[in-house]
Amino acid sequence: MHTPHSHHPVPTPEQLQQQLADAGLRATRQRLLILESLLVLPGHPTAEQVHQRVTGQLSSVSLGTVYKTLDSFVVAGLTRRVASAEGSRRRYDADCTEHHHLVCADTQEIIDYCDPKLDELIRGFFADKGLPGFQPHSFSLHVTGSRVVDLPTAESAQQA
Amino acid sequence: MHTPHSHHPVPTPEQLQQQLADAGLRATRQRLLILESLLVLPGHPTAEQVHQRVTGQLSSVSLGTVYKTLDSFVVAGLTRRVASAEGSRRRYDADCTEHHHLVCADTQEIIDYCDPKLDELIRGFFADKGLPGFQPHSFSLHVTGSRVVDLPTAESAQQA
DNA sequence: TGCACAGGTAAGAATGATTCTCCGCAAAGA
DNA sequence: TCTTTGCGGAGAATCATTCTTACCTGTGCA
Repeated sequence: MHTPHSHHPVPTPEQLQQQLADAGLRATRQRLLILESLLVLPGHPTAEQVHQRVTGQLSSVSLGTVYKTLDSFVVAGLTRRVASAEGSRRRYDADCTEHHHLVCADTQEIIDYCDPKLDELIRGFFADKGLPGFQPHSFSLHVTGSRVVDLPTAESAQQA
Repeated sequence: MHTPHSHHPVPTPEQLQQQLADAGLRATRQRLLILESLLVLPGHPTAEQVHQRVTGQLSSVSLGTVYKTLDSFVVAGLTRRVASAEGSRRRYDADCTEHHHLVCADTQEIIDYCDPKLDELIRGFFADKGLPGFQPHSFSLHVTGSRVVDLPTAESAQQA
């Protein structure tokens, strides 16, 4: 099944160190915390949100450091910026593999969605079709909608 | 053919008036100019770019008015905000029909792309699949890539 | 151990984008 | 016409992000 990722599978310190090492970045306390927060926070956090969580564990970390660090993650390919239409805060995604986004119109949350079948479908479509004067590199589908909280249906209500 | 829209088909003043009227907005000189600029400018302009063009025709229009007006267009459903990852300026799209975007990684230009076949493909995919706990309303595909300027091939070069 | 060096960090100033406030004016309705 | 309402302009205010500066830490090396 390839339903929305549930981030959360809390990463071990070793995994974090490894990721930073692979990206060629020194593993400072601040960076480990920032990377961890990025992986753990739901809905693609803003710098502000990352900062909030990080200061909970090491209160001295400055917002400027969070910004600079997130940027360095982006250039190192560890992280990417997420395209969003509403709100003028930048959002970050720790997952750099190709994937798609479910954007909740109500809460502004952005949920990762990943399905190789869908990738294949889209890739195939453009491979067939070709675009005049444009060479596609990557695809990202934004699905706007609303969360449904498993409302009780008429039937399930009857069962009670 | 459903290749990228080429905006530009310059709208008549009557069409503009009509659009504003349909949206329930007063048709002031400023609004007409702003709407026209939005329709005419390529690549999904920022408020700043709209302002630049508008002041070319009516120099007194203030940037604040452009912002306010664009927002009112958005709430009226005349216009929408475009999701973009890079740069921290907000961009607007006068086209509210469902469509997709080609994002040029080099120039940051955002080109509209429209193809009912693609819509159908995506819609069909999710209709089959269904998303747990999420009700999709609309889909927008972001194709990141680079413009190809019809480079001369080995052959076409030989012809010269 | 002692010494430069590279890179990181915190703090706050600076910048840039967007929103807000306030006031005069023009348009729509009575 | 008189009134009410909304619109637009100017500039202040706010918010997000970047830059500057100075300090600090860990590292390599004599």
